[in-house]
Amino acid sequence: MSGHIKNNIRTLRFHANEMSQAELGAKIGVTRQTIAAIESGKYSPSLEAAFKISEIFGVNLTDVFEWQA
Amino acid sequence: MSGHIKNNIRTLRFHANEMSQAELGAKIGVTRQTIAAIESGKYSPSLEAAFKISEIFGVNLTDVFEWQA
DNA sequence: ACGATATGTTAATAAAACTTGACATAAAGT
DNA sequence: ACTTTATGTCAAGTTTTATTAACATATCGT
Repeated sequence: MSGHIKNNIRTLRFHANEMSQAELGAKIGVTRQTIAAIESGKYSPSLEAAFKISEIFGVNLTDVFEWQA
Repeated sequence: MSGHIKNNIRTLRFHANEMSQAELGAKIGVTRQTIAAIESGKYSPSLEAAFKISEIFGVNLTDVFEWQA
C-alpha cells in the first residue's frame, strides 16, 4: 500500500563500461541471479547489499535506489 | 569481513521531540522490538524500512545509516 | 554453423529480517 | 507506594531475501 523502491542499476552498469550482472554480483558478494532479481524489481536488496552496490558505482545509495512514497 | 552499518536513530529520535521507539515503529509499520534491534545494531533493516525511517526524520537515508567499508 | 558470454526465469533450500508474546529493570508522575 | 511509559532482551514462529542449480533464448566473434 505504501511506497516502493525504484533502482537505476541497469543504467549504472552500462555507464560503468557495460559491467555484467555476474561481475557486479561478484564484486559485492552475491550471485548474478540476485542482481537480476533486484534489477528487475522482484525484491529489494538488504541495506548492506545496497550500500555495496552504490560503493561500486561511486555514487550515493540514494542515486541507485529511489524511494517513491 | 567487509564493512558494517552504523546508525543515528537514537540521536534523531531525541532531536525529534524525544520520539519513542514504539512511536517510530508505529509510524513505519514495524514493532518496537524491531526498532530496538536496529538501533542497537543487532541487525540492519530492510532497504524499505531504512527509507521509511529517514522519511520520518526528514533526512536522507545516508544521514540515518552510514556505511563503513 | 559453432562456441562463448549475457541475461531471463523457475524451483527448492537456506539465511536474514521481522513478529508476537513474555518477563525484566529504570525513571517519572500522581 | 503505585501506575504508567520507555527500554532491554529472549525464544519461537513467519515472511522476505539470497543461494544454488537447472534450462531457456539472444547476441557476438570467429
